[in-house]
Amino acid sequence: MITLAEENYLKSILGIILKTNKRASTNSIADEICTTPASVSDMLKKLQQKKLINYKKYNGVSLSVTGKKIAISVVRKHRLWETFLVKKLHFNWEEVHDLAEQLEHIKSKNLINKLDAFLGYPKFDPHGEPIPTKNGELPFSNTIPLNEIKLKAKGKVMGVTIDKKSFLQYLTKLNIKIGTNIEILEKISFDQSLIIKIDDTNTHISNDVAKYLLIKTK
Amino acid sequence: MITLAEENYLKSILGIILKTNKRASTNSIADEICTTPASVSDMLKKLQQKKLINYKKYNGVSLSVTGKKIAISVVRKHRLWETFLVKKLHFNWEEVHDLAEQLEHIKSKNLINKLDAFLGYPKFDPHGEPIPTKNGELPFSNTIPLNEIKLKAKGKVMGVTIDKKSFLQYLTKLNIKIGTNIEILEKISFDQSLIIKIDDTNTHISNDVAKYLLIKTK
DNA sequence: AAAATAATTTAGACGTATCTAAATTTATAT
DNA sequence: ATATAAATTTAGATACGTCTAAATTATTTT
Repeated sequence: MITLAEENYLKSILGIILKTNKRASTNSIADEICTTPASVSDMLKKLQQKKLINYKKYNGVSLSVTGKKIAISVVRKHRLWETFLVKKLHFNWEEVHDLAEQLEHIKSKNLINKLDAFLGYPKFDPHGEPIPTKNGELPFSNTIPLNEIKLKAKGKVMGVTIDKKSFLQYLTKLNIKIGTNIEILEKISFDQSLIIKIDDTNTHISNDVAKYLLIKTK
Repeated sequence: MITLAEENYLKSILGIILKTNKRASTNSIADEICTTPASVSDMLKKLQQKKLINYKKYNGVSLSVTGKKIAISVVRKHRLWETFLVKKLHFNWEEVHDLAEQLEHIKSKNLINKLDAFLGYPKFDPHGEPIPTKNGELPFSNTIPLNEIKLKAKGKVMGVTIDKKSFLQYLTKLNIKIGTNIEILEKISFDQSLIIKIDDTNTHISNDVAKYLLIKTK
């Protein structure tokens, strides 16, 4: 039996591995989960014992096949519930993260697939992130972060890679949402900030914001 | 902060009090929750300390105003989620109890009211039980258990008072569901079993089954 | 009303998940 | 290559929720 805490660890480890393409370190996991490195160490031992991760002391972790399967299923549940909350219950995209953090732990062979059908088998969640399939495949998105796009390029916002409330609210204020057209007018080399055109208005955004915006260039 | 276990205790205590019109005893709670009386004793101390119940040693418990409010809100969530599962995701009524046991603990000021609206403010859940209102009122149903109805009376099944899977599956087999018309043809005094007419077929059911069926007589 | 039985509580223990503080290992800098 | 800093692990503690076995209190029986 897998516990709620274990599911959260696996999900975070998957996120870190996908973001960095490296084994997840103890500290990076602690940051992600907002806990102490000591707690992470404790938990890694348990996950190792359950053969959900490959753990070498002082050398971070990777996911075992089973561990990855579980992590992806949690991500699938998270993103389908977010889709439900926005599409059917009319929540804003800023509001759904915390709720989905709870709902993703509901255990049922059946429920999530029925929810999937009810929503019409969506491919992306309200933040533009791909929804893993029933078979555990995590689709790859052909997008790149806004801060990596070359000058003068034009593109469309396809998603965001964090769903912190403050970030999403800031985007709303900037009039940026999924589908918004963006053009890079200028790159400030001093701080890597960007001057961009959003739908017809020029705006200045920091590199810290740009790196979390996924763009498909034309 | 109220925990999942505490919510389950409060819900069970409310159920026992409504069923018996008495203070809930330690053993009755242990039966309901499927745990030991010792565990119940432990928990009652905690609930007392949080002022959610009125507990006198060796004398059972009643709910405080706050405790009752919480218990009713859990019941509201349980019944709305069951309604969602049956109405929107097309689960059978036998299947939804265990899922609702999980979903009822999702914490959100907002979610359950949006779900309520999405479902069209239903008054009864799929088992015919009344859904508590947003304001914490638990509507009273003007029905009585089938085993308390007098001979030759006719009525309609309005609900069931347990949602154990085996019970609901048996009802399905008997062709009994919400809305089914029933007439009491004979009462067997030896074991209080009943011979009843269901839609046009005569059937023999035990008192143990009859007592969980809520009937509105004509 | 005393004895037997049933209900309830206490004592002591365990597993999960977390923490702080201290010890250890690895990486970095001079 | 050695000293310092950073990352990680261990040791020892706490809170929650549960358990069994033993002790206590309440209820029934005779």
